[in-house]
Amino acid sequence: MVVYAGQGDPRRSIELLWRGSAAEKRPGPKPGLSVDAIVEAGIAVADEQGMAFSMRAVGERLGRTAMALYTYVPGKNELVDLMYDRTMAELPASYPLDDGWRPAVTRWAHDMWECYGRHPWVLQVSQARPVLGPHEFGVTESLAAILVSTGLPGRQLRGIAGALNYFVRGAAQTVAEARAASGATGEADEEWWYARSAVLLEIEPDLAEKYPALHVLESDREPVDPELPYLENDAVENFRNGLRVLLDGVEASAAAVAKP
Amino acid sequence: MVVYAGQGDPRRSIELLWRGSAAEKRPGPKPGLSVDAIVEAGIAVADEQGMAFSMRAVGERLGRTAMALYTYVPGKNELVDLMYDRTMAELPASYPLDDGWRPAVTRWAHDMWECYGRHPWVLQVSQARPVLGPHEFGVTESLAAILVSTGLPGRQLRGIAGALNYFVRGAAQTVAEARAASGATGEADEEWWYARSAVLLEIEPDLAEKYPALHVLESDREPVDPELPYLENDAVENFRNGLRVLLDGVEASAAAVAKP
DNA sequence: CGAGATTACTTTACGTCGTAAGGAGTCGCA
DNA sequence: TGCGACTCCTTACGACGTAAAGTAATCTCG
Repeated sequence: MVVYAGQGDPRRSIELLWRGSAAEKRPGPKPGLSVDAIVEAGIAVADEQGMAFSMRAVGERLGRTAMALYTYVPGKNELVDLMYDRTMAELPASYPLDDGWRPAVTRWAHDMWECYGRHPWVLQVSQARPVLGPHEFGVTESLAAILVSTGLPGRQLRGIAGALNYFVRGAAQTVAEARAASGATGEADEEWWYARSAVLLEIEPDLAEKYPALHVLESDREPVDPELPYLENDAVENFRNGLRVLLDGVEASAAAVAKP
Repeated sequence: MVVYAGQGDPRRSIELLWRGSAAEKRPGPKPGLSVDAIVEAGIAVADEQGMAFSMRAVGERLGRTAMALYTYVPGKNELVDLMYDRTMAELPASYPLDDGWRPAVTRWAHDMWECYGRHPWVLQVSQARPVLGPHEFGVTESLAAILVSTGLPGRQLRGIAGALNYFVRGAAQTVAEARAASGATGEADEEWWYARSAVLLEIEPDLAEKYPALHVLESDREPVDPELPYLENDAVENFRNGLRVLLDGVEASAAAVAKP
């Protein structure tokens, strides 16, 4: 399930995202739940079950039925938006620029990476029409503030910010999917690959000759951390090396602007 | 729905991906369908409805019930794998290196971008445990062959290939999601943003002061193509500028290796 | 204090999905 | 001729998000 932000009533959605929890006096029974409690339960359930978590599961965790949630939240899409913005609150609002933009961006990327690792379902929230919540703005601002210090013009910075976001999300998604697949099938990466490469070579024996460049790409491999599962190791390595290359590119752009 | 590759019987899945359609003589009624026909129908339906297409819809397009498909294909996951690999066959198997690696990579990225634009559901197929089909290998090989010509070591190339993949997929996904949201809600990007920014400013009037760097990032904007919808324009601009930065980074790495 | 409005939450129900189970009809081969 | 393999169908199950309607609790107002 991919979630598109803010499909419902714009006012209701945005008020939920920005509200201070104003406890007015109202008729009717005392509310046993709250938006905050539901969002928290939603995050807990989604951390375990992924984006395919059910409203029934969230309700159950709070000792209610699924329909009870609809008193507080218009629907699953809006709940996910709230969960998303709450999750973004885990990230720092700003990064020190004492040592320049590069260490700051590196730190930003690592923080994002780790946040995605804790809450992989966040990667399935659409970025196209972003969640217009305070903390989503916050993380975007924190990156923007770093990038502005390069002195590059807005157009370039948008491209760089986009590339950084795509990169971190993509790398994190690979890890998330590898973990999800291991969990769902009970088959570790190594077993998965071993079983399939055996069949593959049996059916297509001249695989190595057909795809020679792939073999070069697979060379020169050593585990970053021998504790990590196969695919995850790959992703961590790719993250580190890829980020370095990306930032080298930013540095080149920044240098070109500094001395025209 | 996110699809994880090859969860079922490895042998069956891989045979389906690599088989030559061997028409043996067998008892029973003549097959009215074929794996190829089903895959083709699946792609057509998914191009219209996205990854949430139903087996019933694919069957209907072929004048059969959903269950008829299960004679040919073990399940939806395997069908998606086949659809994925067939889609990758649209891409060139290799790129000329006459002008060096940079134009070749640029062409590769544009081809991928356009393929994702034609078949956005492909972006929801997990990359962690890749589809082990001939054409998936083919596109990976085509990029690998280009990158190898930089002379960089395998470890670096993996990072670069990963970064390129993440980047292109992320950028394409933004477009795909924007289009899907427009289609599903009937609300164009401009309307969506207009309605929400009005409410946003009403609820949080000092937005501009709270997030100053964001405003710098939003400056210096002019439409790449005035025909394009708002968010799509953004994504195209990000794709071009982001790719340039990324390749600058690759160039820096390559130069560092050339003259140590 | 009692009536009516409003709220919190439940039960039931609908239409969607992937696919398991079983049956009907069709064909190749003994 | 009949057996077994095969294609395709109908039916059914348990999941999902959520609409509709009902019950009970708590407020405000007379």
